[in-house]
Amino acid sequence: MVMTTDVHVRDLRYFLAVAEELHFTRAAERLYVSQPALSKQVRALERQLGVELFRRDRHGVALTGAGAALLPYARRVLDTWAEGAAAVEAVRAAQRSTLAVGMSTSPGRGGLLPAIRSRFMAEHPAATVRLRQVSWEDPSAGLADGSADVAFVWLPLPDADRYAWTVVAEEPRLVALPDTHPLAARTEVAFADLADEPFLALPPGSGPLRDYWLALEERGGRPPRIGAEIASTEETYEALVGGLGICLVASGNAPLITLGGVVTRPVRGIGPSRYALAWRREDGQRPLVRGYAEACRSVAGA
Amino acid sequence: MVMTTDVHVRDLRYFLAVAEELHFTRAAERLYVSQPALSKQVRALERQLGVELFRRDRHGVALTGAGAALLPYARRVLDTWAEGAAAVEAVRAAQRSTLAVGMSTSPGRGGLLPAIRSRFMAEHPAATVRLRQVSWEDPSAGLADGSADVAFVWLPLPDADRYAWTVVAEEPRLVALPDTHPLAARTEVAFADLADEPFLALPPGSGPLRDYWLALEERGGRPPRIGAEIASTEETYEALVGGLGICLVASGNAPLITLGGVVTRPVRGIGPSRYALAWRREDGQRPLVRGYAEACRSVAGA
DNA sequence: CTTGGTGATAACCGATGGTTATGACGACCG
DNA sequence: CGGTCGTCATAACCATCGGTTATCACCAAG
Repeated sequence: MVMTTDVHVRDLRYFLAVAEELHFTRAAERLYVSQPALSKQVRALERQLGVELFRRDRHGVALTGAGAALLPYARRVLDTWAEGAAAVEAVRAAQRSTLAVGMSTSPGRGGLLPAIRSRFMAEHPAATVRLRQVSWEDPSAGLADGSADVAFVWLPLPDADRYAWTVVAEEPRLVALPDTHPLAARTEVAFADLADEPFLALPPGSGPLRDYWLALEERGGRPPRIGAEIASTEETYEALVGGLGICLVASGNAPLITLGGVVTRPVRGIGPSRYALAWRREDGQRPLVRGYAEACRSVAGA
Repeated sequence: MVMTTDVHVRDLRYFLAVAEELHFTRAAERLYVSQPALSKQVRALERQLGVELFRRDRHGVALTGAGAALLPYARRVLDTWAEGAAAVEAVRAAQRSTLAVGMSTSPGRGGLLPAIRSRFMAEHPAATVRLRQVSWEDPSAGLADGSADVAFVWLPLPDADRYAWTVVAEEPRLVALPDTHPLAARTEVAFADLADEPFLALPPGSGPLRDYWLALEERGGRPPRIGAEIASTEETYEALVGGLGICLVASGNAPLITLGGVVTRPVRGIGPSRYALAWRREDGQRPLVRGYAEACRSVAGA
C-alpha cells in the first residue's frame, strides 16, 4: 500500500507541459527529455494518483476530468516553488556578497578596521561587510561555528590546522594593574615578580589561548593563581579596579582598559603577542575572503 | 551544472518537520524514516539549493536565514499539493461511484433500462448511472475508448477476447422495407429474395458487425450491394423511405423505424440476432460493473 | 503497400532514497 | 576525571527511480 501522496515537482512540470501541448512528443522536446521518459513519468504520476490524467486515443491526447481538476493546483505548486526557490536564491546571493568579520573586542589600533574596509571595498564594491562581536568563549571569534567568515584572533589558535591566517600585529605584552598595586610604581616589571599574583583568566573552553594569556609557558610548570574569569573588556576593567587580579594585555589593547584607576607596565621575560586575521582553510579561495585578507595584509604591512 | 530547481515535495515535508522540531532524531521518527535518511535528504536539499538551511552546532539545530526564507514557501507548496491531491481524489471517488452505460441506440425493449436501473440502484444506492449515446462507428459502444464502463452491444463483438458479456435478448432479424417495395406485400420473405437488393450498411470500422447485419455468412460468398451507409436511427429511416436500400433489423428495434412509410417483415433462412450487455474483461471485478451486469441478468431472465 | 508520425514498451544504466551499523563529539553524571 | 548517553554525520549496501536508445503497434495519408 502506497501511503505517500508526495509528488516530485518535476512530474507536475511534465504534466503541465503535456496538458498545455496535448502532445507528448512536442511536450517532451519542450522539456528537453526523450518522449519515452515523458510518457513513463506521466504514467507513473497517473499510477501514483490512481487516476487517468489524459485520454490517449486515435484523435490525440486530451485531459480527463481528473487531469482538469489537477491542472490549477499543479500550476500553483510550480509557481509557489518558483517563488520559494527565488527567495532562497536571493538569500544565497546576499550571503555570497556578504563578509562576516568576527572579533572578540574591537581591534582598535588606530583605524585599522576602517582602513582595511576602505581598501577592501575598493576592490569589491558590491560587497557588504558585517562586523560581528563574538563572545570570548570562542577563541576563533566565530570561525568555528560559521558566524564569521574571517576573524581577528590571537595566536595560537586551537585546531590550528583548520585555519589559515595572516599576522596583523606583533606586540609586546604589558601587565595591567590597578594603580593602587605596589608594582604600579615601577616603570617596568619582571614577569617573575608577577608569577604569584592572582590572574584574570579567559573562560575555560578558550583552550590554549587561556594558557597563553596566563603565560603558562613562562611559569615553568608552576600553576597560576586564578583571581577571576573575564569575558569582556568591561568585566576586565572592573576586575582590575576591584583588585580581583591582574592580567597581561597586548600593547595595542592597552588603551581600552587604561582608564581611571588602571595602569599598564612593560614586562620583561615574556614573549610578544601576535594578533592575526584568520579564516577557515576551505574558504581560502572565496573571493571576498581572499580580498579581505589581501586588504588586511597591505594595510598591516604599511 | 545543475539546472533543475525541481524539488521532491517529500524533501520539503522533511525540511518542514526538521524546521518545526529543530531536532533531526525527533523529526525522523515523526516522519517514520530513519535519522540518517532524514539527515541525508536534508543535506541533499541544501546541496541542491546551494545554501545551508540549518545550522547544526553544539547547542542544537537552528534555521539559517535561507531556511527561514524557504519555510513559508515550503508550507504553501505542501498545502497546495494537499489540496490538489484531495481534488484529484474527489474526482477519483466520483468516477469510482459512477457507471457509464454506453449504447448505440436506445435499447428500448419495454422499459428494460429503467428496470435494470432500479434494481441496480437498490443494491448500490450511492452510485450514479450515466447513460452515454455512442456513435455507430464504435461497435463496442464506448468500451474500447473507455467512455463507457458497460455497454449494450450486438454480438459478435470485435476484439471479443477483451470483453465479457451477458446476453440480454436473442431476437429474430426482420427486414425493414419502404412500404412501396414489392416485397412489402408479403407477410414473410426468404433471405434469398433479398440477397440482390441494395443494403444499408454500418460504417466501415465497425468490423464484423457490419458484415453481420449484411448477413454476409448467409450469402455464401456473393458480395452484397451497398445502397448507403448509416450512422443513426434517423439516417436509417430516411434512407429506407428514400429507397436507397433495405436492411436487417432486430425485432426489438423494429418499433424504432416502423413509422410512416416503413414496414418490417420476418425473414426465413437467417439466424437470430443477439443483444448483450458487455464490459471490459479487466473491469469484471469492479463492484459497479458486476452489479449492473447482475441487475441486467435478473431483469432479462425474468 | 509503403511512409511518416503518434504514443507505448523493452532493455539497460547511473543516481536516488532508503536501510542498518558505526563514528565523532559534547553533555551529563558517577 | 572517565563512562554513558544522545546528538547528528558517515559508510556500506540495496531496491527503485528516472533517464537513455531502440523498437513496436497503430493510424492517416500518399
